[in-house]
Amino acid sequence: MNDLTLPKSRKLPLTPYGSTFSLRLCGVCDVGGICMDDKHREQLRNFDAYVEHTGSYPEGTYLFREGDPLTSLAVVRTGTVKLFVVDPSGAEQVLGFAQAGEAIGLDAIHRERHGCNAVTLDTVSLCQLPYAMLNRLTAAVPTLHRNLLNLLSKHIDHTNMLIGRYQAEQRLAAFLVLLSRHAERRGLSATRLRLGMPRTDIANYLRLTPETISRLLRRFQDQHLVEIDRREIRLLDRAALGELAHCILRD
Amino acid sequence: MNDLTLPKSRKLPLTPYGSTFSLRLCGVCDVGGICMDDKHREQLRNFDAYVEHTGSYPEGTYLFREGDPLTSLAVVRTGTVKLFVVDPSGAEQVLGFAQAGEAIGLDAIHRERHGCNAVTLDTVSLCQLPYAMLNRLTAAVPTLHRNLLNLLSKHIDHTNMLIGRYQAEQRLAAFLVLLSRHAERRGLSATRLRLGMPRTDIANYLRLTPETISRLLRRFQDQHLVEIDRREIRLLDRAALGELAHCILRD
DNA sequence: CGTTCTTTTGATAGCTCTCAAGTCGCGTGG
DNA sequence: CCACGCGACTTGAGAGCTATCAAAAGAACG
Repeated sequence: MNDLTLPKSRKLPLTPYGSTFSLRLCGVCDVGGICMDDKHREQLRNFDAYVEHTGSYPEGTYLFREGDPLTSLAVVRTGTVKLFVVDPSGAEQVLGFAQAGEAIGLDAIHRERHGCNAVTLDTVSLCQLPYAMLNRLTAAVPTLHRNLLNLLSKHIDHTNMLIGRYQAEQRLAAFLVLLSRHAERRGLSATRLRLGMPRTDIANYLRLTPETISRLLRRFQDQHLVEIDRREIRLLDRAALGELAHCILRD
Repeated sequence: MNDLTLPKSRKLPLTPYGSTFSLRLCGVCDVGGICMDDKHREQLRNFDAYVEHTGSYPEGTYLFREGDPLTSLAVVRTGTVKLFVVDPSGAEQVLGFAQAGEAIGLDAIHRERHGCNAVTLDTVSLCQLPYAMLNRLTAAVPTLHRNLLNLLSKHIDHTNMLIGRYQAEQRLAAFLVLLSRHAERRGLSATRLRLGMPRTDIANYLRLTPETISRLLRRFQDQHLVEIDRREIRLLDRAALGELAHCILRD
């Protein structure tokens, strides 16, 4: 991993509040669209707070690193962010991928320092709520705190699903189905997916090896479950994939 | 698993607020001792809220089940609670064990329904904060909300450590070290541990099999790292165990 | 058009599981 | 007090899944 892309604590650039582009996205944002709510926007103004809609970060940008102080709660607007830690032996452990509408940095709240690294896998833009505002905003915007609790709680619920001892096949199927659902919820195609990350990162995230991922994708293709062209994936039989992932997704 | 110990939604008995016994424990409670703080206690009274210090539940009692509405946020006072889900094939997946000072039911917040089952592994007593109070309390007790966020955030941080692809040996070592630290933090012996759960549950939690646990414990014993008598464990060389678990615990 | 990274494919090894049997501890009842 | 039965735990042998190692093919980039 190239860690020289950016100096350690890059100051994130500010851009004027709001844009037609972000308006569309905020409707499906995990934070609950609080930024665009007129009533709340007014309250935010009272605090001199801006939700910063940042411009684009190129691939390989470190948004934060383990140990960095928590400066802002960010939500991915476009692109894919990889969250990972590096264990003492130097091995990378991918904790997850954040895409449009997903918040990053939540695990940093209790220490006010980030517990993992966040790097962009492609061109990424963010919405950011300065962390210093958070406590001040709480009193004025009750729903914000509620939303935060929900986000964290949901995150725990979600990881509970992924920590089980499942087979590689089930893991990968679940991964694909979740990607598909995420795209669907964001108004994109549920069958034509674009993997935002290399096989190595998928493998690491699923606690498998790239070779295993490759072999499984081939098998899925042979079984006419998917059609693969590089990082473009067509889900031919999401039902069957869902069946494979049934024990993980539990639905 | 015997699931007939209690009817499905047992009404938890109320007991008068406070006791000398719980006073000792609240100092190390993960919720931050908010219950016993005189200032906050007064505020709690204003809301007609009682933190219920419940009596003891016998082994095998279901404190809640998956899908149950979230009625109260509970903290374990004494004993061990097993948290687990049951996947569609009927297989149990242990998510964790909660001991003195640890909160249970946090993952239920975003749905207001429990996402897992909680069963007592021995005689257990709890502190409970009725969930209906939570939102009302927030405004009056700012630190409470903060504590909640911290708890959830910490939980995420914690699971991040456990979801990696590690070897059985490292997993078990980490498990023992964490148990030891927990005991130490609670003022108990850091070297003489009592496992509150059977091997099968440890195995399930660590995504291993009881046989593997058994073999590993034997190996640890042969290497003079531990001394085992049934569920009593003496850590003879915590440093060495910590070394084994280094890649997981990262300290 | 070479360099580099990603991905694929094959052969082999290893860790942990599975299956099976046996041991141990403990509560029950004779 | 002892026999019995049950569940928890241990131990052994073999199988299976996935990792590891190795190599080559394929894209991406300048």
